[in-house]
Amino acid sequence: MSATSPHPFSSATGSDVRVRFCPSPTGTPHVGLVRTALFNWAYARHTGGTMVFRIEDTDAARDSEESFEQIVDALTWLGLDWDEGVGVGGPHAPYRQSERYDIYREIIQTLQDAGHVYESFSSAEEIDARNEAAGRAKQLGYDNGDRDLTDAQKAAFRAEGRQPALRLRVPDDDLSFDDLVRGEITFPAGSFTDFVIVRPNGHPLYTLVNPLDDALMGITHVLRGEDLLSSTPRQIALYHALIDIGVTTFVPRFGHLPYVMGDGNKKLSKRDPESNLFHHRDRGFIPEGLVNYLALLGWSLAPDRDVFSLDEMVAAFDVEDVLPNPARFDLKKAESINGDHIRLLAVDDFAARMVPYLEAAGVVTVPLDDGQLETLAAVAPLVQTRMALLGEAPDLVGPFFVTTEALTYTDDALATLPDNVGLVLNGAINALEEIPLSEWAHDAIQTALATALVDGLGLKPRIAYGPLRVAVAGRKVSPPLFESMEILGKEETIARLAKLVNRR
RNA sequence: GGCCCCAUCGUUUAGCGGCCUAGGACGCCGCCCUUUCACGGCGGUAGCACGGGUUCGAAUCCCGUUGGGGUCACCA
Repeated sequence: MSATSPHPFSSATGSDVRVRFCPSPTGTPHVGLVRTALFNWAYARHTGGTMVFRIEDTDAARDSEESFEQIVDALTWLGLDWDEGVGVGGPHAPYRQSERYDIYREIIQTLQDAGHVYESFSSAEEIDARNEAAGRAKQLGYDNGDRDLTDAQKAAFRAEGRQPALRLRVPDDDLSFDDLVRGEITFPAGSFTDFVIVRPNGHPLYTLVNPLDDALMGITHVLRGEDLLSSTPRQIALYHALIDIGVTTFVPRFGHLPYVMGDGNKKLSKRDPESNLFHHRDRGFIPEGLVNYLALLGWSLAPDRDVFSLDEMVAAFDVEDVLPNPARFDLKKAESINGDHIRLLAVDDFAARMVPYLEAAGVVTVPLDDGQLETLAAVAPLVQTRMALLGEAPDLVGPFFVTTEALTYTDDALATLPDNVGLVLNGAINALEEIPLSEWAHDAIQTALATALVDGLGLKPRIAYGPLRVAVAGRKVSPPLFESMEILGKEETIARLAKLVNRR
């Protein structure tokens, strides 16, 4: 092996592009993780290449099946599919690393035989001690001290009962690569040292299996988080060794995506609820809206458009257009984008999407009965422009699903009632009684009420209709009043007005 | 601390040497529409971190400074 030989980077384009999404199933899906999946997916779809979905479950202590299922749930919900990988199979199966140990074992042996990997007996404590003795900062880490152990030295360590970890011998040269989002990046020789790829007990580590599987699976473009940037030179060194032993013939291109930040100047933490994809789903983000917002974190479709579909993103997306600087997750903007997408939905689709939220809030029965379905369909167009999140549905449409007896009033609504509320309500009741059942519709209702209250009693519309709104919905804000009355029906409407009169 | 990355309105983004007295969106503030709240429409607020170069000309290229962030595991 020659440490100075050129690294043949992938030149794949179009349908030859192969990207992968390879989470480790620890914890609940993070929006940053999802954004990485989205950009990989969009690049694959844009180029006509292949999206591979692999699971990196080599950490038995932290991985869980539940987390794996959540990741699949998240991708499915967002509409990010894959061509090869877990669940769909493919030519490089299996796609769960926990099922690939036999493959790793064989390659580790080959790497060792070729001299790319050597046995290292130093413990962390010994490395620290050596650094201290040499006057080097402890943070400098491993000093490549075990590179040239003699057979006698190794035998001596074994005699003490010690087992070696395996380290990759990295080249003593500068290492450069052309990052797809950041451009040329160079790490000086000595800034990365020989690293452990296999534990003394034979367990292969991420440092080996991640690049190795990428090589085995022919991945051409590695699009991942910026946190992995500093490990790239080591991975390229490993690729170098893999090329040497014939596992692959090229090094993939790398693109390091910027962080998704939270409040302050910190990377959005796993502990922050805003980082949890399902938290947003529970609050009523729809996939169209969330995915659109996530795409905006580091990328943009056009100078004057923020709202777009996944299809439009696919048509336009290129990793090279991704901005290198970190972006803050701005919930306000995310909700606004989501509201735009809610308004873009066909009404019946919108109505259907409210159902799970209404069910969860106990506003409707599970499943909905025919009457509820009918009410929902009637109310949907009235509330579609009034929501940024589907989670607002129960509050907004709830009054249509309760009986008059069960209707409650919010304090701020009651506070708006004027002294003459009885006069207004009774005037309204009398006017509405005059409307024949067959003519019960919002325009007739409006005419009747305007005549009686605005013209008749000389009230300002605001004063006249405020109490009626409180009577009908129990709150200050509601869908349009006359339309609400139409949907409620004459009997129910008058009963609600009467209820508020009697309350006093 | 070593190494690496980043730097346009409060936030996000357009800008890839002259189209920029810097554009859009969210937020915020007005006004209009209006039965409340929304939606929609109109208008406003606010930014090229700093210093050197290069150039006829720099937000755009180069260097430095400052400020942020990441990474230095036998986790991934």
